Amino acid sequence: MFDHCLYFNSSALARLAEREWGLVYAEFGLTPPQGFVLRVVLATPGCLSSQVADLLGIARPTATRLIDNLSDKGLIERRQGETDGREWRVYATRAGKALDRPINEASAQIAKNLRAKIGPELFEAAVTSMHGVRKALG
Amino acid sequence: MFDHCLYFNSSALARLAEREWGLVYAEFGLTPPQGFVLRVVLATPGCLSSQVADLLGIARPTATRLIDNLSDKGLIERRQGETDGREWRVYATRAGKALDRPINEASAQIAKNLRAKIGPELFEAAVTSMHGVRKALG
DNA sequence: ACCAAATGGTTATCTTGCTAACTATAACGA
DNA sequence: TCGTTATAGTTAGCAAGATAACCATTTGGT
Repeated sequence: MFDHCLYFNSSALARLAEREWGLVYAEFGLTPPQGFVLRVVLATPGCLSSQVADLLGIARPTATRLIDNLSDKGLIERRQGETDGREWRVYATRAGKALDRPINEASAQIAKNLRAKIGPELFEAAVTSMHGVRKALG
Repeated sequence: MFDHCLYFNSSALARLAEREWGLVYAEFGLTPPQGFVLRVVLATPGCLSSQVADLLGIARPTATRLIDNLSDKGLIERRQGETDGREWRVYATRAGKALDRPINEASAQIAKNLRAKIGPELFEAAVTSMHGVRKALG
């Protein structure tokens, strides 16, 4: 009924994708959004919460809460900026760093499996076109 | 950083799309999910809440709540099935039916505008590939 | 006829997303 | 210098998504 609707298709696909990632990230005790924030922090130590929000395309308060969650789990920590006291830089803890390899390898494995299940051409077409639409809208 | 990730791209695109539809549906006092449930009920009078959930790709409890919302607004109503008392069929009220034309025309207009903004080829490629991926995963 | 399984739906609870409004710090202009 | 503006971040409150567990009704086998 809404087969040609951009909103419907993107929302429904996002829910399916979240389920796939969720099954795997649950092994790390993380939800997909938490896992992606951790991966950003691991890849860019000292990043600001606003940078996390921008990179993931979420609102700043949402990033605040996800960073809170990961802090509570002891995976990351905030440190106040030395030159600018408004900034709170985020770093992975030892426990957080221990997840770097496993979570990134698990993520690559999900992508590989889905690519095989969906078919390489369709997978590429979907990712490329969604990226393009985001750029056109953003 | 996650440019080739299916989860990231579909989630981020879904948030952008929800914002676009939300701006327009707000004129009807509805959120996009509420609007889409109303459109399903208008198109298929007497449908069951489980059918709404299936059609929209959401969980049944989510459909229950959206139908509650629309009932509270006086746009739809439940009637217990006559032959099977477990079923609660959903119908649009007079007020709900009054929104049929306007909300469907507004929806077509959003699609038209986005199609122009994004470019017809990219728009089609995105919708078609997302639909294909959903079928492959579902 | 009756009890167990199946079916349709709801309730409870949690996470994530948003916007609006707020605090704290820094930068700037008269 | 001092008050205004700008920036980084958080808090509060709501909507929507999920799962797990629960009612209510029907079906069906013995």
